[in-house]
Amino acid sequence: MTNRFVQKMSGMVDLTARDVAALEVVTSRPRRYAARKDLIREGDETGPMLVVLEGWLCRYKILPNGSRQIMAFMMPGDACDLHIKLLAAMDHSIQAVAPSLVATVSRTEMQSMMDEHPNIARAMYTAQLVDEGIMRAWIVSMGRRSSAERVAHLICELYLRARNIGLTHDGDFSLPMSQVILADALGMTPVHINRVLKELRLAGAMALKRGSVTIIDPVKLVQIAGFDDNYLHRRLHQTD
Amino acid sequence: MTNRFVQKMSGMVDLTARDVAALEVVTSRPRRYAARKDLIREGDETGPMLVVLEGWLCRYKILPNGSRQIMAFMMPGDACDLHIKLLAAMDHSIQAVAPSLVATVSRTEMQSMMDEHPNIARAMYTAQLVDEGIMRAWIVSMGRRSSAERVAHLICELYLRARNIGLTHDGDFSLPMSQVILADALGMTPVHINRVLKELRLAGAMALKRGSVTIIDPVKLVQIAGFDDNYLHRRLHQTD
DNA sequence: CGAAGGGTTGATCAATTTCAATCGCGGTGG
DNA sequence: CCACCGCGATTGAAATTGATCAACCCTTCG
Repeated sequence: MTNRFVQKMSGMVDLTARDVAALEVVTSRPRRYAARKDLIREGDETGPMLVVLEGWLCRYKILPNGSRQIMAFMMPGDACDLHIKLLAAMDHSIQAVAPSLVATVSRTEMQSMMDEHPNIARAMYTAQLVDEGIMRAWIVSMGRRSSAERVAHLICELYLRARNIGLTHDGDFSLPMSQVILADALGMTPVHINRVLKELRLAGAMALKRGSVTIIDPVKLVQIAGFDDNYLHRRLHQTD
Repeated sequence: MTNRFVQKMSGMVDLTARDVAALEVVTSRPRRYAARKDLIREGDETGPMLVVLEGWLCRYKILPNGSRQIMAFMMPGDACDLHIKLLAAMDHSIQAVAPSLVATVSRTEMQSMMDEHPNIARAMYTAQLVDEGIMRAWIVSMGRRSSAERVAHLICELYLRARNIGLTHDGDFSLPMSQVILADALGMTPVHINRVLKELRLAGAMALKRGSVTIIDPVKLVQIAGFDDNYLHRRLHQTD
C-alpha cells in the first residue's frame, strides 16, 4: 500500500531514501476512525500533528444557531496543524468525513525529524503555504462566486488534489461526500445544493453519485468554476 | 515611536533585550507606500517577507468578472508570508489600504534571525497560526453569518487586533476604510454595506465615519456578531 | 418491518443585488 | 475664487438568488 504522505511530500521536493524512511517511521502507527467521528473538538487542548493516510477529514465549526461551516477538507497525504502546540486550545473541530486512517505525530517527533531532514522541513512549510492558498481561495469563492460556480470550483480543487496523490481514474474519483457536507462546506442549504447539482448534471459538466464524482466535461466544469489552478502551486521554487 | 512589530511579538512570547534588538535591526529600513499602491501583484515572483509598521495593507484578488475579494487585512505589527519564497509565484496581490510604512525582510535575514533567536521563531509561528485562525473565521463568516453579523464580526476582530497593539482610544479606533473596501472584504455590494451600516448605527451598536470607527455599545456589537474571541488566541501555551 | 439518513421537488418567503439617481466634499485647473 | 470632476455615501424600486417550509421517495441497516 502506497504511503500517500510520502507520495505528497515527494511531489513537492526531492527526498532521499533516508527522508522517505523517516516519513514512514513517523506514520507507522496509524489509527482508524469511523465516518462522523470527531478526532478533536473545539476547546480541546491542542495535540499532536495529524497525518491522513486514507479517507477524508474536515475542519468545521458549529455556530450558536446550530448551523455548521466546514473550513477545509484533508485528504490522504495531508498533514495538519504543524505548529499547533503553540496555541492553548483548538478553535475548531476536526472530524472524519469518511472512514479514515490517521497517524499522529507528536511535536517532539516532528521537531526532531524536521531538524534532521531539511528536505522534509521544506516540504512541510510548502504544504502549509499551499493550504493557506486553498483557504484564501475558499474565501474568494464564498465572497464572490455564485452557487454553481462555488460547487464547480470546489470539485475542481478536490479533483486536482486527489489526482496529485493518484486517487483519480479518468474523470472519476471517489468522494464519499453527501450533499449535506457539500452544503456545510459551501455555506449553502442542502436543498439548494441539490438544485445546483441537478443543473450541473443537466449541463453535462459533472455528476455526484453516492460516494463518487464524475467529471463529465472537464473543460465545461473549469469554465463554469472560473478555475485557475495556480493557487495550488504545482510549480514550486527550485532549491535556493 | 513604538515599533509595533516588537510590541506584537512581545505580546506573544517573552523576548530578551537581544531579541528585541534583532527585531529592530531587521525592520530599520522601512519604505512608505501611498494608499492604493500595490506592494506585490498576483503572478509576481515571490519576494521578501513584509512587516507592517504603520498603516494598513490588504491581500486581495480580482476575479475575471472584475469583482474583487479581499482575503485579509494586515495592520501594524503584522508580518506576512514567512515561508513564501518556497512558492514560485504569488497567487494574489497585496495593496496598501492607507498610507503605510512597511519593512521588507529577506528570506536569509529572516532565517538567520530565527536560527539565533528561538523566541522570535516561536512568536512567528504563533502569529502565523493566529492568522490562519483568522482566515478560518472569515470562511465561517462568509458561509454562515448574515450581512449585519458579518460586518459586526469583522469590526470586532479589527478592534481587538488594533487594541492588542495599542491603536484604540476607548471605543474608537482609526480605520481608514471606505464602504467599498468593507464590501470587497465581506463579499457584499457597497450599496448593501451602506444599508447594514445604517442599521447598526440606528441600533446604537457602532458607527463608521470617514477614517474612523466608533463602537457605541460593545456588548450589543459582540452580541450581534456572535463574536467569540478565542480564535484570536490571546491565551497561548506556556513554554514547552 | 420500521427508522434514519440522503436525495428530490414544489411553493413561498426573505435577503441581497442591480439599476438608477442624488448628494457632499475635497481637490484642481482656469 | 470658483466651476467642475471624481469618489464615496445614500436612497428608492425592481429583479434575482438562495433560504425556508413541507412533502415524498429510496436505500440501508438493525
